[in-house]
Amino acid sequence: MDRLFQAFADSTRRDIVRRVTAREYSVSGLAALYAMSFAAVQKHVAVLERASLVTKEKRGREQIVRGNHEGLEKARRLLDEYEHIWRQRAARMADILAEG
Amino acid sequence: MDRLFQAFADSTRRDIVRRVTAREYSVSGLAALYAMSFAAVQKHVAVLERASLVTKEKRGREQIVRGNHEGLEKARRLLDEYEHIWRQRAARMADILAEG
DNA sequence: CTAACGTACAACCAAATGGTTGTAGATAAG
DNA sequence: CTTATCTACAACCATTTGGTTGTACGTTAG
Repeated sequence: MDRLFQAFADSTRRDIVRRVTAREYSVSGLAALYAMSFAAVQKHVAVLERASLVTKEKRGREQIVRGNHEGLEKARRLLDEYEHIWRQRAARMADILAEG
Repeated sequence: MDRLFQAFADSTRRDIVRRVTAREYSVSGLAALYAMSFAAVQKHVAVLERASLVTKEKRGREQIVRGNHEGLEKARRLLDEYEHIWRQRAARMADILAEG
């Protein structure tokens, strides 16, 4: 979870996730989009890969990056859980108000 | 957004969010729950506050911490957006398969 | 074959992070 | 009043993070 949310905590990485979710990119294809070195983008992709938000697949001399639904789902489930706790509390509050 | 996801990227902070979403705690009440100094917990709460995941309210000499739905909602909306992009891509893929 | 391209990885650097201890100020309790 | 409690904040430290440059290696193009 730490790695997962850490991965989202950077605007460049969120942008990469957004792009590779819509269609595939090579690492250099991604690197061309940002005002930073290839190596920096490479590191961002590695962070996303470790967080299961992205997968890499070698194709010839290129490395193809694609969105990975797994990480996204995991994050959503956690937020849903918190949302659930929130609604339970809201319901309890409503009960208390109804009693009083 | 950086601050928001950064705030989630620590298990202690996620636990604090979980707890204060269910009911209110003082800062020292929270500090008692973890094997770290009061100051450390205080910092975690500050991080959560800056991320709009928590609010603090002074009550006597205590500072009461409560969950703040705002940040949670914001994070959910972003993940929902990504989910939407994912489904669009899935739909496009299905179309292509249908054509071919 | 040779040159260019795409990638991997190491070394380095400044800044941020997560923790500590210590000091000081308000407020509550005895 | 005095003491204990709760909080704030500064200073410090080790580690991680986000970036850089440089080097090396496999793959494709000419």
